[in-house]
Amino acid sequence: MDEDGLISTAKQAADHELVLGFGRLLGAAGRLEYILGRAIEVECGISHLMFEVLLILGRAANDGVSMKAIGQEQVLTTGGVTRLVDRMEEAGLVERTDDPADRRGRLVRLTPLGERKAVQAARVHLENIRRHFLEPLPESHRQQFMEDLRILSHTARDALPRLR
Amino acid sequence: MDEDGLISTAKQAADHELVLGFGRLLGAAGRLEYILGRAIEVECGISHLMFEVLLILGRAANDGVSMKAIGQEQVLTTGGVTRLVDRMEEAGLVERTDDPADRRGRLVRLTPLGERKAVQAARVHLENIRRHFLEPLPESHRQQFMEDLRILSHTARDALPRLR
DNA sequence: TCGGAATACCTGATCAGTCAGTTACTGTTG
DNA sequence: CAACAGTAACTGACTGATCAGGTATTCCGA
Repeated sequence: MDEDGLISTAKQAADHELVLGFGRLLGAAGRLEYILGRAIEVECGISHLMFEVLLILGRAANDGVSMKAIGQEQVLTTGGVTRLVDRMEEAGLVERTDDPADRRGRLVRLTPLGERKAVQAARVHLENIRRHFLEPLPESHRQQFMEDLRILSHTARDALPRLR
Repeated sequence: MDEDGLISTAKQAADHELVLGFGRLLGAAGRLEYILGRAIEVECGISHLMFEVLLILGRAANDGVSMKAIGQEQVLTTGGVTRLVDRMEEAGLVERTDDPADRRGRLVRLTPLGERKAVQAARVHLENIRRHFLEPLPESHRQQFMEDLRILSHTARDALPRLR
């Protein structure tokens, strides 16, 4: 019946300790992301996924970005992208056009309203990153922390599971 | 009409640069968390929220934890907790009992199956943390990075929005 | 150049969360 | 101790994602 539970052996106890420690760290990463996402939602009235799309489109300037590419930048299935862009189009933030180079594809582009929203949300976001990610850390750690996050962003990109 | 777009002034250009940089970092945190969460789901057959509940309950040993407390540890409304625990109960991972000290409350406790699942998932999780968070960083950075994450986990806790 | 595999997007069904409101109980205060 | 505010958990309606499958188009090799 295993009534001794999770820490019934020394080996398990050691694992348990480690996981609890790391569990909190993961929780930290998750909560920080959650806080930043919520802030965008509350202060700018768009979801955090919409915000990320605005950033992606802003980076591409006025070339337009395919649905596919948006799905790959984010962690979102193609169906998810379709619906997300649907809502953004309804909200007047983006517009879709046929891709002249591939008649299956569609290109997504910022509207002027979308651009303004991107700038506004970016400002809010930046401020929140400063407050929640940077200021709590000792001055001397900040640079290295950001550098490490940058490294991890690349491994994360490679490790991303393929979504349909 | 603002056809110049996101980078139409020098001020905006500077902001844009900053946001894109930080945007990637946020994305990194998000993606790492996502990867870890997906791994648990794929390899252990439980959602990442279930896993966090298992950890919380494991930490409390066999005292039982109130729904309220679970909701506060995680970022989840009370309705969300009710439904999450419903599913976990259905899956045989936890059991609910009335709280003898407060007849409004219920206490949630691990079942033996839940304990085994917690240990299994924790092992998977630990391995993934090592691979995705630690190994990519230079040896000399790892300690400080973990320390910084620990600091941030505390500010994150304080900054959490109150969910009903 | 024809036919099948791959690709880009969309859609119906479902799932897991939020939100707002309800019920049952507790704690407080006049 | 009666009234009433506050609290813990639950629920119906809704939202925004996934998944699986569909259609139109493109790519590629025999």
